[in-house]
Amino acid sequence: MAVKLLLVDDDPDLLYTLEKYLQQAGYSIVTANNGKSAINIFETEKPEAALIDVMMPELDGFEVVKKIRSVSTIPIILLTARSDETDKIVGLELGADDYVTKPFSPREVVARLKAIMRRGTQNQQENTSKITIGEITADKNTRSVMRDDTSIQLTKTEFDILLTLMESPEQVFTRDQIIDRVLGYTYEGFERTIDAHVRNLRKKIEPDANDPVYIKTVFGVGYKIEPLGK
Amino acid sequence: MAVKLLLVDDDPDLLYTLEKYLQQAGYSIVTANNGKSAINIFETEKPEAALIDVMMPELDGFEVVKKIRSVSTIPIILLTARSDETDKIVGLELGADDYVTKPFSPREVVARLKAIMRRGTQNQQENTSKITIGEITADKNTRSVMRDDTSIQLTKTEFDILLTLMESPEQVFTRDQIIDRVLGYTYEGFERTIDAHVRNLRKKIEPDANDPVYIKTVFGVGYKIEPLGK
DNA sequence: AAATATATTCATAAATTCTTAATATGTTGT
DNA sequence: ACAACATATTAAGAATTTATGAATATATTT
Repeated sequence: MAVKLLLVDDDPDLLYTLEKYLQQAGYSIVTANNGKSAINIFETEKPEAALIDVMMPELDGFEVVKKIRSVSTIPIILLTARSDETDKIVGLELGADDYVTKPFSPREVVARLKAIMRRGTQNQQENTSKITIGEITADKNTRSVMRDDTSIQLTKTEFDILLTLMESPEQVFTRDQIIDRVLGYTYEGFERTIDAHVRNLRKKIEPDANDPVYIKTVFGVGYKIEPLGK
Repeated sequence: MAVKLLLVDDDPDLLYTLEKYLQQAGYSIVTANNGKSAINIFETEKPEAALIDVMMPELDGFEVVKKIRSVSTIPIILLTARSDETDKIVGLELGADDYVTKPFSPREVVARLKAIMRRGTQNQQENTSKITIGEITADKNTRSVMRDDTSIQLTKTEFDILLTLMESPEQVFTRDQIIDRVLGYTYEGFERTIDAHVRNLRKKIEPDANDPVYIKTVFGVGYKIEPLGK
């Protein structure tokens, strides 16, 4: 359930760089290299936010913003090459939520994007900060895990695997899926590594690691977590 | 007691008019007619809010805002003569809370001032200006830190990092998140710089910097601060 | 402009975690 | 029950991450 972003720029290099970086940051990306197709893709893909270049042949970024704003309130960030501030203002008045001036670092774009998205979903984040299954409670913000009332120390990878499973109880994840979410899609290692992590996880969270009640093996497929620890 | 305002403008007529009106409205006023003296007066008089003209010879309004913002969070309103919107945006990004464009009515200035002050005091009531964790107390307003009863001198960056962590105890912050909040979106340097700041912070606030009880490292993720110094 | 303070980077040491390989154990379909 | 294959387990060293002191750069003050 990665957040889907629409990325619009007529510079293929920049488009590619930014796409890779944003994917790395956990977003799912759809791209367009001109205003017309941007609007088409917006309509069919229904992205949750958009990054749009101002300077494009034919239909420019402002037009795209105007068009999108006429039917949607998703966060929009303008990418502008001109340092000429006028563009920024006009863009903001058109309904863009923010802008970044080229050259910008992908880091900055992600940071601004997060800031804007946070505004909209602040309350939701509070609610989903803690997940409990059986006697196990995981807290996303503090990255802490408790069994009953005793705290359990997990490594980064262990925590991320546990969280992945707990966020969708009963759903089976293949090792591949777990790797994509936890180790990133650039991971080059073996699938079997996940087994080792799961082993260590079980040792830490299961009453009896040899007869797990939480993290279940789905033979031939992968792992899942059971609600209620049944 | 009346709220003390700092009023900065190089136009003596406007300065006089506005001063009279604001006094009438119940404020106590200190004035400056250029940026340099504005900063001096700010330091000696410690006003609770500031109205600052953008266009001034030598040290302009933006510089004054930057200077004040580096040590204080008092409400600042910019007075701008140009209708050119550029100033507004830039000013706001520098840390001004609002702006009014000349010609403006004194009524409008007071209205905006009240609105901003209301926001400010509301927040102060909700989250106190002082935060205490274990023996460490940080004061947002004075930007001072005490351990037990002895004052600790922190640099701006050190203080901002500490405050970020203390405002959400137990929550883990990645170096990226710390950079966004403390150094800004546009920071271009290395993440590792945060390590150096944390080390210096620990040397100053931890009983034993080699075995920190306050600022904990979350391996592979970032840093957090523990309540109670547990 | 010198002196001082702060911020950043760099190189290397130290700590922690991840990965892998080898072997053992378990599961499935026939 | 057997072959074929999938998962579990262990521990060592590979790899990554953090800590640290020192060097350098930048900013501020005197």
